[in-house]
Amino acid sequence: MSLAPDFSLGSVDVALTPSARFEEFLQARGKRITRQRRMIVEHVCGRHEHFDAEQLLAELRQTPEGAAASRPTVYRTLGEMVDAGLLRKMVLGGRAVYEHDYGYPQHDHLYCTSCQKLIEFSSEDLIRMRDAVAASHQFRAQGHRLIISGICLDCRSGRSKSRHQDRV
Amino acid sequence: MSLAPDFSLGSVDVALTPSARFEEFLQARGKRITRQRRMIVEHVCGRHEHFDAEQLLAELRQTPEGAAASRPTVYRTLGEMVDAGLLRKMVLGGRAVYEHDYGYPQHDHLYCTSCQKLIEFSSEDLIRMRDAVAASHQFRAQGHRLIISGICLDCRSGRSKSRHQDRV
DNA sequence: TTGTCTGCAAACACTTTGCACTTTT
DNA sequence: AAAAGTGCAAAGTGTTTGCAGACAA
Repeated sequence: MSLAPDFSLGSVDVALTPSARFEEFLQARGKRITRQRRMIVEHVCGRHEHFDAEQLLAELRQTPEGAAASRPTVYRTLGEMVDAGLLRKMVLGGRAVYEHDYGYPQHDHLYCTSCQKLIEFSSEDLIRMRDAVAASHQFRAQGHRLIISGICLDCRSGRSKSRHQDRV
Repeated sequence: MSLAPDFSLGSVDVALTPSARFEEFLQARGKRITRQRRMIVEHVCGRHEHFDAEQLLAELRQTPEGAAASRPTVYRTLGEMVDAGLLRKMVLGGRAVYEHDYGYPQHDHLYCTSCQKLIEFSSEDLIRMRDAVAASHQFRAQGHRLIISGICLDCRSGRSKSRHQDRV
């Protein structure tokens, strides 16, 4: 649960803590370091799982400080964190889901359509395949997203958390 | 531009035309073959590119028959076509985009973030990789979606259609 | 002080739903 | 005639925006 789980994993250069990097980003753009932005970054960096905006908002409201930030501010700040390279955004079942992207190695996901769980994995082969495909189409690849959907072991063994949703 | 472009390409068994398959699907579920459903399927099968609901609705309104179907009916029917296995749905930049899935080989996409163009490709390696990853996580894969985002050749050569949008 | 940020409420885009009426079967 | 489908208008989502007051620099 430490703030910086394993900074040697990533291949990107990671010299600053996420918070520091965010402040640097804000300053570079003439933006200000406000109480709200600080709280949001702190809170997000305290957890390392995937989350969505409403979830984050709800969690912030449970902190001792009470209503730490309004809904618009949460959305605005999440967007800034994505721009700053701290978070990665993906769209699943209609809403945006965020995950850490700073100091974390590139990876993709297995998505359980029954319980919405995301399981991470990474594959060298995939990267190679991606670059080969892009090259053959004279396409400049900037990134990719692979989601393998299906049913996880837990859900197959009965203990499903229910709640249905359509395929990605 | 024939109705059935190449039915020998797919690996799935394809004995019926899309329309016939849809009617079969409807009957099997006690649903009815209405003028609207017929028009929508016909129209969709006449084109072979990707499209979204609003686009389809607009096109239907330009047909000689005029307003062929209402917005709710278009949405409802698209859902049925997905259930029937005729269409495949994906979410790009906030809205649902559909593509043909009946008699078409499995494939993935290169997505140009500059002009929103989708380029199709398919890779045997990817399928193998997918199954290997799923197996190693005791996950039952039902499908996958890979989108490689970047900039296409046209956009790099200047003739961009502009209109920005965030990464998938 | 100056200009950015916040929070509120309202607006948004896309999609779905309740319901009375129309159609297929 | 019975059951399912349609269209309208209205309600939902999740997310964004205009703006007056609050606050960092």
